[in-house]
Amino acid sequence: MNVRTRFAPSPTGYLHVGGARTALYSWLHARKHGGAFILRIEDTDLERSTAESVNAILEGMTWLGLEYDEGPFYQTQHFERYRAVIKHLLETGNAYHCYCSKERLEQLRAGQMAHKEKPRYDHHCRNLSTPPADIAPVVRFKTPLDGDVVVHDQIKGAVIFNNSELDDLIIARSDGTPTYNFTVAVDDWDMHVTHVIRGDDHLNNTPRQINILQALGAPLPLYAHVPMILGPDGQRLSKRHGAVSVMQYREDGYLPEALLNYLVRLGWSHGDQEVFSLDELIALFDISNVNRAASAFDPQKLLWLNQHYLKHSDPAHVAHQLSWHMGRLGLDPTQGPELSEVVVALRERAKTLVEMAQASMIFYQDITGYDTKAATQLTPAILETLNDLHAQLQALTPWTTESLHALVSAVAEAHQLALGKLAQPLRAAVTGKTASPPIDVTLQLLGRERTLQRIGRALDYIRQQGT
RNA sequence: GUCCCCAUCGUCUAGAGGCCUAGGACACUGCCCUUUCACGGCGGCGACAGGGGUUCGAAUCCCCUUGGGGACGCCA
Repeated sequence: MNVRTRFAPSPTGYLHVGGARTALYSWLHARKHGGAFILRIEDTDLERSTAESVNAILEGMTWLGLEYDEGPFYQTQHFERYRAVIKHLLETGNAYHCYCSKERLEQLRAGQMAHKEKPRYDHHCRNLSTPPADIAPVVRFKTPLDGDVVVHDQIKGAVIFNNSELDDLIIARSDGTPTYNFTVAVDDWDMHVTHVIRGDDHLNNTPRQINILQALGAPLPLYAHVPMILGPDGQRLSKRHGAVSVMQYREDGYLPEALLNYLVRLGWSHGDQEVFSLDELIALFDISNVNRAASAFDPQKLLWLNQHYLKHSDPAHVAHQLSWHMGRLGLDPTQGPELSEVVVALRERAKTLVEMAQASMIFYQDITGYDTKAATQLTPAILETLNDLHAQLQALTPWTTESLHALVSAVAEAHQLALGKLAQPLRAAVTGKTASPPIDVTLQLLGRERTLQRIGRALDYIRQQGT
C-alpha cells in the first residue's frame, strides 16, 4: 500500500505549535514509508477563512521545512464534486433535506441540556412527506439509528461509538455550501489518503466520517489521533501562554530544527534519546508509539534544545540564520569579523539567535558607553597597565588569540596583577560590559583598530574621572 | 449534563508482570573547572493519583473513585 498522509488546517489563523506537531508527525509518517504528504486547506467556512491565514500557514510550513508532495489543495475548489456527492447521497436515501429553523434547533438543544441529555437533532425532517415551499433547507446525513462504529485508532486503540450518540449532522448549509465532516470524508477518499493523522479533538468526528465513507462505499483510511498540547499550566494552549504561533518562534530566535526536535519529543520518545536529526526521526519515528496522554508545553526545554542546536550546528548555518536577526537590529554583518567566527565565540552564552544578535553588536557597531558595572572597572588604578597594554598592542604581530593571550598575560604579570585583574577592566573598556567571550577571543575578533580605539577611549574616560 | 479520551518526578518521558530500593532529559540545587559570563564535568532534590481485585509477584492486567482534557454549531 502506498502511504499517503495529509495535513488539513483551516485558514482561520496562524500555524500554531499543535498544528505544527501534527503536521510533523504526518510528514514523518509519509517520509518513513516513502509515501506522499499532502497539504489541504480546509476553507469551506467562507466567513472565517482568509488569504492571510493561508499565507501564514504556508510560511510556517516552509520555515519548518515540512515540504509537501501534493497541494496545497483548497476545498473551495472542490465544490462541484461535493455537490455531486450530496446529490448522490440524497438520491440513495442516505441524506435528506431539513427545514428546521435555527430557532427550533436552539430550543431543542436547550431542552435537551435541561434534561441532562446530550444535545442532538431529533430527526424531525427525516421522513417529511410535504416539505415547506418557501424555506431553503439544509442537507442532513442519515446516520444509522443503531449499531456501533468502531474506530481502530493507531494511537488510542479501538474506540467504540454508539450511533445513537451521533446525530444526523448537516452536510450542506442552506446556502448549499458543504460542511466539514462531509468534505473531509470526500477529500480523504478522493485523495486516496491512507493515514489520517490529526489532533484528538477530532476523535469524536471520526465515527461520523466513517459513516459517510461507508454510505459512499468508500474504503476507510487508518486513523491516528494525537493528543493535544497544553500550556505549561496544563490548560488549553492559548495566546496567554506566550508564543503559540510557529512564526513567533522564528522571531524569538529559535532554529526550526530545535522547534521540530522539541515538538517531536512532546508525546513521542525513543528510549532516552533527546536529540534527533531529521534522518534519525524518519528512521525511528513510529506513529503507533505516540503517547495517548496530552502533554504540557515547556518553553524552558525548548530553550535548552535551541542552545544545543546553536552549539552543535555548522557555524555557517547558524551565521546565516543569525544575519536575519542582526538585520532586524540594524546591524550589518559585513561591518566586522567573519560571522561564523562570531557564532563560535557567542554560542555558548546565547540561548536564542536574538540574544546572539544582541551580543554580536559589539563587533559590528561602535559601543556607546559603559554599563554601570563595567564603568566601575575603569578606575585610575588600572590606568597605567591599560596604557602599557595599549602601547604594546600597537606592535603586536600576528593578531591571534594565542599572541593576544600571551601579551595580556605578560602585561598583567609585569604589573604584578592576576590575569583577571587586567582582563576585567580590559573587557569593560572594549565591550562596555562585564561579560563577553574570553578576552583574547574578543580582542581577536574586534581587530587591532577597534581594540586600540576603544582602549584609547577608556583611557580618556579614566583620566576625566581623575580631574 | 451526555459521550469520548487520558493519568509515572514541577515538566517531557523510559517502563509492555519479576531486570524497579522506578532510569534519562529540562528546570531547581551543591561541588569542580574558570580571566568575566557562559559552556562543561560530577553529585543532590524529586514520581508510579486513591481504593479494590487478578497473580507466587503489579508502575505494568481488570474494576471503581478522583482528577485532567476533548466533543456535543448551517466552525473546522
